Amino acid sequence: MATIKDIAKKMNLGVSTVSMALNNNPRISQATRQEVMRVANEMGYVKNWLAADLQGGRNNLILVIVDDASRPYFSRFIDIVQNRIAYHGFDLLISTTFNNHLDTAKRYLSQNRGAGAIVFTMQIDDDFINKCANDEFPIYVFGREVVGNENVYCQKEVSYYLSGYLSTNYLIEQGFKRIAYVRQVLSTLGTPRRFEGYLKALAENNIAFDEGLVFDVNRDNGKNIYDNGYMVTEEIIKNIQDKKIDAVFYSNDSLALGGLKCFSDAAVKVPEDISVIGYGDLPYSRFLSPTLSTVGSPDYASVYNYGVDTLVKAINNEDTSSVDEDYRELLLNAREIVYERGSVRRK
Amino acid sequence: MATIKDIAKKMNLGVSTVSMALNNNPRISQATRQEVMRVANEMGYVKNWLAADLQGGRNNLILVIVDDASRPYFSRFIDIVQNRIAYHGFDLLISTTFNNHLDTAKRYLSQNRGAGAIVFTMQIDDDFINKCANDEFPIYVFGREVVGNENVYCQKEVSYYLSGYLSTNYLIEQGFKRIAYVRQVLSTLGTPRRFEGYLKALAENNIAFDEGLVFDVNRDNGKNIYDNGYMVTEEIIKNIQDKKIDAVFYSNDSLALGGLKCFSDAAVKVPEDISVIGYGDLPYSRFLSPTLSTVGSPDYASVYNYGVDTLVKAINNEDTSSVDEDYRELLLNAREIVYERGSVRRK
DNA sequence: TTGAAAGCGCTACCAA
DNA sequence: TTGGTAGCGCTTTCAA
Repeated sequence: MATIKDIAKKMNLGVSTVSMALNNNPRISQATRQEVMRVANEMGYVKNWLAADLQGGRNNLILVIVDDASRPYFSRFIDIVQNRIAYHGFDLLISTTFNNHLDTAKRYLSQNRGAGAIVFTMQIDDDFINKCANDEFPIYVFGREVVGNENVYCQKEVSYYLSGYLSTNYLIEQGFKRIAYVRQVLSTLGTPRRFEGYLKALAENNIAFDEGLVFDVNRDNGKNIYDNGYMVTEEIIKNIQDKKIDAVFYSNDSLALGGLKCFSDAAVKVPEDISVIGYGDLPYSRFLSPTLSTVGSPDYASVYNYGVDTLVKAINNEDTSSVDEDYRELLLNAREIVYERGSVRRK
Repeated sequence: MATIKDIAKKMNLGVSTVSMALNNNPRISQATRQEVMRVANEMGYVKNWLAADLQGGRNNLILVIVDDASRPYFSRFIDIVQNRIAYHGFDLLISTTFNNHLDTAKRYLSQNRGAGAIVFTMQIDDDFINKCANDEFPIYVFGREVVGNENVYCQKEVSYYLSGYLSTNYLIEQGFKRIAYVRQVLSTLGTPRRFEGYLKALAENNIAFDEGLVFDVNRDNGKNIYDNGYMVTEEIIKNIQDKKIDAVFYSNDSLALGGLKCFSDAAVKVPEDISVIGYGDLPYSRFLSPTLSTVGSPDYASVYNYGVDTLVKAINNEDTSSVDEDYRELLLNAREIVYERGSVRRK
């Protein structure tokens, strides 16, 4: 592979001249520059960005670690984040923690492979994140609060618990009292927070919490999320009579999709026999039959963009604290709402 | 950020000693090694992989360029590819070409940002790919055949046309003759190939091709794929009577999902009034109501893995031609089949 | 307008 | 077992 040295030698020029010419430095004459470009092109020269970045002490990669790229939830996240990162002139190195990739992701993080990182998974614990972050490698964490390292940024006062509260409250308003809760373990912290919201809504409405109405989904069984939703729903169906279940709150839309199918197969009519609500407002949720009622934010983009902006500020050693006020307003606009659709009826 | 130089100075050791100790080189005594590790840890040392890679002349990144990471089709692809790439000890740099990211992706490619690249999008044309590939930067292309550069590898004799053929033939076998074809423009080459299969099946069964049965979907309208499926289906519904349409072949499952919803809203019963088949066997397709009949491969993983393996061989300057026989067998096993589900009836 | 040389942080060779 | 030094390919400073 040709290097600038080769070009310099061939043209009887200094390497610095070639370098400058290639970088459109105005100190090099038009004629020389064009000639260098021509020869470089002819020799198939490709700049070695490793060397350039090393020299410059820069590195325009941002590491993004998500749980499972194949879930629509994360797809949306990645799409928005990629846009914003590109807007700031950085590039994206994506790593997942789902299948067997956890080690790779942790390695990346501990190797500081990038100018900074964004972490959106529960598979990597707070301690590890705190250990990896430093002045030159700030980390932004979505979905939970991590404290203890000033180079770790996160969503403060995340209103996730609201979502569980909203859905449950909504179901109660529609007249339901025996609401099953499908909880996914090892998800982002959103899940436990949503569960808190569920409890809170029950308490406020003087409905006794029944442990037997909580159904856990464990994704470590190698099945996909839809199968898991289906399987947990089989359990629910077994208990419908006994426990008088009249509504189900799935902690995400993908689980709910599997659940809808299971109900359909078992001839349990949604929403006539049982009402169903999901969480996350995935792109396909309004195309299902029945359309899936869910809770989501009308403006995920703002929250995600805000995270990227904060990280970029940290990378550039700019002040990150001043934006807290903007953040508050942002959260207000991005506050989650109930999307009323066809899978919940009025009891 | 501490460097090995700093550690060496602090410990009164040579930089090479520190480097070797950090790399577990057996030439360094156990005692020294452990002490170096301890101090490195204490100083918060993080290896600069840019420098290491530059020195070693290596680079363990593989660039993966896909159309739109948010489509399940690509999620599955990325998941499989990531697994295999990790297995070979390489890392993954993902870039998309959908939103406004095309330029970034092309820049990566022309900058040879990695030890090699995998391209799975139609947005980058053959010429560009051929121009970017070279001895030190082989490219593997999925979904189409690119010729003209020995460093560009691709799926030869891709059997995509078969899939259009299979679905159409299947519909004809079930008794349908007026089969609408929903074609997505600017997709991978699979779409045009599938269209050829559609034509072939019609011809073999002596069914005249009717241009009016082809409905194009253009994704450049900013809508998501489900909306596009919905919208094109509105067009189809307008023509059902006139053109006596009795079945629809959507060129991918996501479009079909939008379509199913549209039919449902318009009280057109699937499969009673019209049969629907998709393509790609997405994870959620068997959870829809009705379950979506589709054509897919029982073994995408093999095909994708094979591509990765070939690329890695090329990167390591190993012989890539010898595996052609394995490939043939692989294609045989991965041959696409019809998944008969609920959205097609027997006429 | 051009070029020599230093140096980014690391590894590897060869010498001690 | 340890260390000095060259050099990966590039950019940048300073001098010519």
